[in-house]
Amino acid sequence: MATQLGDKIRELRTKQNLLLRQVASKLDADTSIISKMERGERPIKKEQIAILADILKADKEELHTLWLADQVMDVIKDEPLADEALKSVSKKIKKGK
Amino acid sequence: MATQLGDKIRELRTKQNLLLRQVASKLDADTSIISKMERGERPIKKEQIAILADILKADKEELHTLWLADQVMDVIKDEPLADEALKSVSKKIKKGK
DNA sequence: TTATATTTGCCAATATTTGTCAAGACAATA
DNA sequence: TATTGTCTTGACAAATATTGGCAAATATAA
Repeated sequence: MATQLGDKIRELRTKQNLLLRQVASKLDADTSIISKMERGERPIKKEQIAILADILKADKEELHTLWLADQVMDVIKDEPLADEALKSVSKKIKKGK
Repeated sequence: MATQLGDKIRELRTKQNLLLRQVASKLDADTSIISKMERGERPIKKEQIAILADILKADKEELHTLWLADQVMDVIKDEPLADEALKSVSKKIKKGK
């Protein structure tokens, strides 16, 4: 249920002593939404990543990579054939497209 | 838009001279749906993979792997950071979970 | 306790997905 | 040409899923 990006966001936020409310206002969302995002209960929108990186002074690419990894995880979790599928995808994207 | 599984299904079906209608009846779906599945225009349900493997005398695991790879592809296509994200996911699933 | 911060459950609005159907395209055959 | 069979396309409403936000519940701290 937990996500890599959610965990990272929470870590960054608490280390900087920011309240949910402060992040929420910049993201134009209810605190409950942010709370759920951090705990992986609600998805984080792709467009919100850059804003979060700004607020939390984090690297956009790093957060975006975590977000992507979460998306992939969501698809392959509990899939016995995940490994094989991932290999095939990696091969495929390496050759142009 | 095209999918690996869709392409494979069509290849198997045509090589065995089966009509969309015949596959459709076994899958309990309209022919138009099967047509779209084969061309990647409609998603193929996970539970339909085993049935398709039966009809087309194909290996269930092989089809399922193609299906999974399609799901992953859908997530990472057009993502510059795909490679990095995939690596991180592979690492993560290799260690237990 | 009181005050503040976070979490949880629920709802209705919105968005997405779904199956179904009819019409269209296309090729082969008469 | 007209007919037949197969496949494709687009549109539609019904079913499903997702969404944001509220307010109550729960934690945390002083």
